[in-house]
Parts: sequence; structure tokens; C-alpha cells
Amino acid sequence: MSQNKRAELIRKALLLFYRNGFHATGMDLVAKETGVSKTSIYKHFRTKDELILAVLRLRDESFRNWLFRRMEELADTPQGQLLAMFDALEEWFLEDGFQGCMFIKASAEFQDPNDAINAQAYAHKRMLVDHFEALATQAKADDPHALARQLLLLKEGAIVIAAMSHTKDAAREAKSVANHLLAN
Amino acid sequence: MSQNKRAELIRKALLLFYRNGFHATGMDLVAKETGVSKTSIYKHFRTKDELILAVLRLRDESFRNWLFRRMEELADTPQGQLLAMFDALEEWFLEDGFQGCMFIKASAEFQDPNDAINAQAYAHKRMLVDHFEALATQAKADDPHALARQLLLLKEGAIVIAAMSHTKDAAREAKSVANHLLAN
DNA sequence: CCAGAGGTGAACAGATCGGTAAATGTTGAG
DNA sequence: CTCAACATTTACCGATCTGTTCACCTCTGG
Repeated sequence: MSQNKRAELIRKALLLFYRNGFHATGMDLVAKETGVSKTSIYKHFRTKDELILAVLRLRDESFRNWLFRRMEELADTPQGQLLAMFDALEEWFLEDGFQGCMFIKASAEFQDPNDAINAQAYAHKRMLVDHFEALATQAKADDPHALARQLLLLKEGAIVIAAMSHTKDAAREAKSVANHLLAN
Repeated sequence: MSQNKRAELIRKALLLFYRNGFHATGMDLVAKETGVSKTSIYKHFRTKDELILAVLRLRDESFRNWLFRRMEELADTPQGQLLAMFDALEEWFLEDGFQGCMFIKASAEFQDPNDAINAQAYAHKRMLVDHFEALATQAKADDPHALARQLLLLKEGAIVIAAMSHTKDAAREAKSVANHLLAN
């Protein structure tokens, strides 16, 4: 299987898992929707869990790339970027097919802390907060670590409520709280 | 089946769904762990989804009762109660078997907005925010509605991060943000 | 032309899924 | 004691689950 085909397989599997959930999406459906036979899939991924891990790696990379780039496009100071994150989130909430955070859902469906999927989901959040902390440091925040963690809480809360309420309002609400935090 | 037995069935099913997830918990396991035969279960709940709805009703009632009572015990002003919510959350995060919010997980596993389970999960959040808004009004907040929504974001973010990180830190971090909001 | 690599569909394990049928307790009221 | 109403056990249904096997197809390099 070429690198392209493999990437395409992971990309399409991502959409299926994102839309239907992990347990609720069978490998027969993955094979059918990707156009790759189950035999081939299992030649490249020993188990369903390994495919899910590959999907999460793709999601981690593409989501972080998208979010960080969008933050840079929307503002040119570190402080402005942290605030602009919530504008970027609002754009995401408005997208067709927005269904919440894939990593929160992965963590919810694979709760065992020893599970590689659970660990990888939290690793994504740690990478986000690390970036926030770097920006907070550049912005000369009093306590960059604490500020980054607080912004993470706001971001996750906004995503969860946006997904559950099927509205985008949470982005603005979270942004107004972030405004308080960054004003100091 | 007596009311006691029925309540006990729902209570034990709740633990199973909470610990293992909804899709990942089969009705055979529910029957085995509750000691109630599958035949009997299906005499009282037409489908698995109906059992899940009953479980969510129990969870909604008992969680709200617990949270609101704890908030009252920890503070005697409306403003203090809203802040004390995060101390109550920290207690919850420290409990053995804490696995995040059951309603977030229900919403993640049943994403269809037309699904009764999805609707009921969000209804729980609306009831919480209504209570927050009532307290915010009593506390004479400038914009009780907005404040209640912001506190909800903080609460949900804290729960998600506490569950994913397997630590309790998020409660204090959220509380310090809430402190900013309530100081105004 | 041929060997080998890699792909395919289809059938197949063996387990489990949600849900049901029928026969066998068990129990309490008259 | 008797009978009706209930609960239970046991087996079963068809569908689906993850994962494998197998016979076949197709392409490529030598």
C-alpha cells in the first residue's frame, strides 16, 4: 500500500470514527467506506486499536496545525493569539459535521488509564497546554503555567457545551472569560 | 419486581455503564452483575436505550441533589455557593472510581441530536445552568445568565480535564478563574 | 514469460450483540 | 390446597463484532 493510500485510509477512518463513535463503528464499515479490503487493513494495522491510534495521531497533528496557524493568522501578539483561539474555536463549531473533540470522546470510550488510546488522548491536551504556556510566557504573564491551564479548561468546556447544545455560543462565552484572565 | 429491586437494578446498571461505557457494556453483563435475569430486565425496560434513560434520570437526580446540597453546606451566600461548587467538584474528583461526567459520555456515545439519550444528557446541563443563574441573580450579578453560562464552561472543562489527567488539579484551577468572575 | 509482491472479495471463525420463547420455579391471596 | 401471577433458567434467534484464511487477480521488474 502506497503512503498515499495509507494516509487516505486513515483520513476516511477518522471521519467514520468521529461521526459514529469508536465502538459503534465496525471494521466492515471501515473497509466498505474506505474502499480498502479488510484483509489489507489488517495487514497494515494489527488490531482495530492500532488503527484508532493512527487516526488519533493524524487528528492530533492536523488539529494542532490548524488551531495554531489560525491563532497566528488572527492575531500578531502572543496575548492576542491566546484570545483569538476562541474565535478559531467558533469557526470550528460552525463547521458542518462538528461533533465535539475526538480526544475527549476517545478518552470517554477507552477509560482505562493503562490503555494506549486513553494515554494518547491526554497527550494531545498536554501538547496544547504546552503551546499555551509558551505563548503565556512570551506575553509575560504572571504565572504562565497557571494561565495556560485555565485557558485549557475554558477551551474544553466550550467544546463540550458546543457539542452538547448544538450551538456555537460557548465560544464567545469562553472568550469573555479569557478576556478577564488576559487583562491582568 | 418490587420498587426496591427495580431501583437497585438501575443503580447497579449505572455503575456498569459509568465504568465501562454504554456501548461496551452488554445486557448479559448487566444481568449477571445485577443478579436480575435478562428476561426480567426486558420485562421492565423495552430496550437497552430505555434502561440507559432510566439510569440517566437517576444520575441526574442524585448528582444534582448531591452538588446543590454540598454547595449549600460549604457556603451560606449565593456567591459563596457558586464558588464552593468547585470545592465540591474537587471532592468528587478525589472519590474512588471517578470517571468523568456521565452525561458528557452519554452525549459522546449517542451523538444524534434526535436521540432521546442525547437530549436527556443536555437537559441535565440546562438544569445545572438554571440553578447557577438563580444563584447569580440572588447574588445580584450584572448579567446572571452570562455568569451562569461561564461557570458552566469552567465546570465542564474541569471535569473533562480531571477525568483525562487522572488528577484533581483542575478543580482549583477552575475555582481561581471563577474567583475573578465573581469578584466583579 | 514468469516470479513475487500486494491487493481483492468472500467465506469463515468464535464471541458477543440486543432481544425473545418456552418451560420451570416461587410466592402470596383466596 | 389451589390457582394465578410473577420471576427465573435455559436455550435460542439473527445480526454484528474483531480478526483470519484462502483462492484469486493484477501489476511490476528482470
